[in-house]
Amino acid sequence: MNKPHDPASETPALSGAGRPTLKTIAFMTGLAVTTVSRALKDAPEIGEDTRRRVQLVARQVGYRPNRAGVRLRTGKTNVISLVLNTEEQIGGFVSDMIYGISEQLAQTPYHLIVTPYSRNNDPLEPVRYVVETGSADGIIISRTEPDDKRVRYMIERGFPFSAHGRTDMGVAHPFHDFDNYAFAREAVARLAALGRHRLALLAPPSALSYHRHMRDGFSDALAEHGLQEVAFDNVTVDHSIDQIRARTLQLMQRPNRPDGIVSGAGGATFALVAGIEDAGLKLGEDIDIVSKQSSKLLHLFRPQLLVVNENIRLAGRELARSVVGAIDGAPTESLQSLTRPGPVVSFRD
Amino acid sequence: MNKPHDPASETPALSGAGRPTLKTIAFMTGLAVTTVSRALKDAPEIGEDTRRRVQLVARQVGYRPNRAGVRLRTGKTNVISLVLNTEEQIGGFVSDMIYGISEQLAQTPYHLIVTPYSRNNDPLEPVRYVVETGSADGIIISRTEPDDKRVRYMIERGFPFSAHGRTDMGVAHPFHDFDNYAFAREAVARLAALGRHRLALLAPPSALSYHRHMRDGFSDALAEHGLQEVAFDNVTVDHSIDQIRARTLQLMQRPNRPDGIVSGAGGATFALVAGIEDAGLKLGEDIDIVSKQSSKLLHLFRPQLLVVNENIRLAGRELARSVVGAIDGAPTESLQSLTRPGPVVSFRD
DNA sequence: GGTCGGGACTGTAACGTTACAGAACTTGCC
DNA sequence: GGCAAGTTCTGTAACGTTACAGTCCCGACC
Repeated sequence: MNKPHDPASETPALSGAGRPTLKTIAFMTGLAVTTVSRALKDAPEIGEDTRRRVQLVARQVGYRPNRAGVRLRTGKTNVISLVLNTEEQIGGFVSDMIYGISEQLAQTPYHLIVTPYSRNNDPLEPVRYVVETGSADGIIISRTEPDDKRVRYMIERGFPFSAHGRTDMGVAHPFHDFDNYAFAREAVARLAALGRHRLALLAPPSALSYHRHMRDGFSDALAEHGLQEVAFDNVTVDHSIDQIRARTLQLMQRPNRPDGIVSGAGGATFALVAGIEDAGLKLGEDIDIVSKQSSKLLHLFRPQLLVVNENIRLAGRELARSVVGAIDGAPTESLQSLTRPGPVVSFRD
Repeated sequence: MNKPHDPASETPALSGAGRPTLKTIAFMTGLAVTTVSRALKDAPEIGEDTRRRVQLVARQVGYRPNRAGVRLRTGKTNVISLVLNTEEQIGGFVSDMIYGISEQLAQTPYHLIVTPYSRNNDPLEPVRYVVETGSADGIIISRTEPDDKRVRYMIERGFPFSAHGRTDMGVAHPFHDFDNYAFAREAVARLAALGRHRLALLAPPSALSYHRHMRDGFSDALAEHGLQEVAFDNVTVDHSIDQIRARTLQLMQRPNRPDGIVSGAGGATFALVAGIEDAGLKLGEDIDIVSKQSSKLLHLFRPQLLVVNENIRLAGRELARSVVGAIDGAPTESLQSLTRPGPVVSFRD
């Protein structure tokens, strides 16, 4: 009795109504569990007909690898973690992001898990949690900063990720970004073409990478067209409706108020317009606005608004593609993408 | 050599820099792995000081149970699956839903995974996938139907879930719902108070449970106040902006158009108003609208709109609470909740 | 006719956890 | 002094998978 071999445990493969495992298929085909495992993943040293036989049976019984088994043995989780700030946002575009990611991951074995954090917590914390506990194979982060400690942390540890937004840290890493520099330039160009002279920018928070991009595009285009900037930097697209509205009103009551505004987010534009109208000014007459939007609502809100669409669902798809590539070890350059803004869309007349 | 005991494998507990396991703690405390396991979950047959010693060491080394190990052994995944329709929606409130769920789950060991499906696929499919593969301990579904096959499927299999919306199948099950009956009643009451007589309802799709609720509230209140209904049933809140807008225009050009509308969704109200204005009518004069909203944007859109707020983040929290309760086997009655609508809010003057 | 090589499979162990059966030791009781 | 009954710990096996080391058999080669 040197082999602790319990004959009763030989055949439970077919007894329980539970879902089939490798053991089930091994029993049905008369092969060893190992052989079945290898046959299913097209390993080289398996006979051609054995492979086909195993794969046929597996399909017939609806075999699906047990994720916990694989994960325990190999460490591979087949999970992508989307790390999200759960703070209230005006025109939350997170749904579309999630739809896009899901869409892309649907063709892969990956599941999407949402890992939240709130603003008062350290943004690094959820990332550290995922990396330390190995609860995902890759991470998608957003609200990327020029010098982003999450990015640094993951690069140091060689943990696959993709960032929604670029960094300025002198290291290449996977990302997807919207070209906010080009957006701001085109927005300014449009306002210039409309004969506007004094422009303000409702920008993203200065901590985020795309603040610089948008601001640089704005400044460069101002210089190019010989226009003047009206400072509007006590407020960002992340502020509350009431704050944006109130500070816009203040701005509009100043002696040389702007006659054109570039807005970095569709949600904020609602509050922006409210503030402008509070000041008794008329959109399209006293002032023009070019705004980014990720919904389709702005032109219903005020047809005078000039709009550039940002497709967040597409961003989600790109980010998913990118992080999966990072997991597979694809070259970093192939995991970077930048979406050029579409044209400035008008719904006047 | 009857025991295949490899002495070299005795001490790797402290060698690798990998994260600590039960083995690590067992080695450090000099106890058996089993003892450590039981000490950590406050099992009865563990000495008081042993328990404290183990828990101290575990905290010191930052022990976190390996999810794959637990899952493989016990079948418990510590995962909640949110099953989502990923179709484009006008004012997508899914972000808030996810934030709410995350918020609630943050205090638990549960992770949130998003399981998508598209409208052309069977809504039962993702549910079946999760149940069959055991990839979650509980499911949250939305877009609940009066006779919902997903609900039936999960009840039959005794799989824990909670539904955003009630059913009408004669079985009790966990749910959270907004009281759309009360909403419609109060909306009509307000319009009646404003002297409106001919009302239309922009309702949810008739397949969904809350269609009936809203419609019944609408009808009952009409009767109560002696008002007349103007049919508006070739369109729902799920239709596209263009469709709602076009059909609203048609409606408004009919000889006895409505002078009051109840709208079941904030996003749809944008398109609704556009259609009304296309017809040359003026909000607050020719017609009044009471709309539900889950964002804060409607009163910026048109201050004449009368609004009832629906807190989706709260719904998320309730659903998470409910599904976790279902997993823990709490009595079904304690897992059902209904949010009463707040007051009709006006931003006129 | 033996040996070598390779093709095709099998067996064992391990990932980290927990259920279950046991073992060692103490205490109390007759 | 012996035995039953705790009390507190240990050992083994198993969940499903895969890495790795065999094993077996066949044909080729010298």
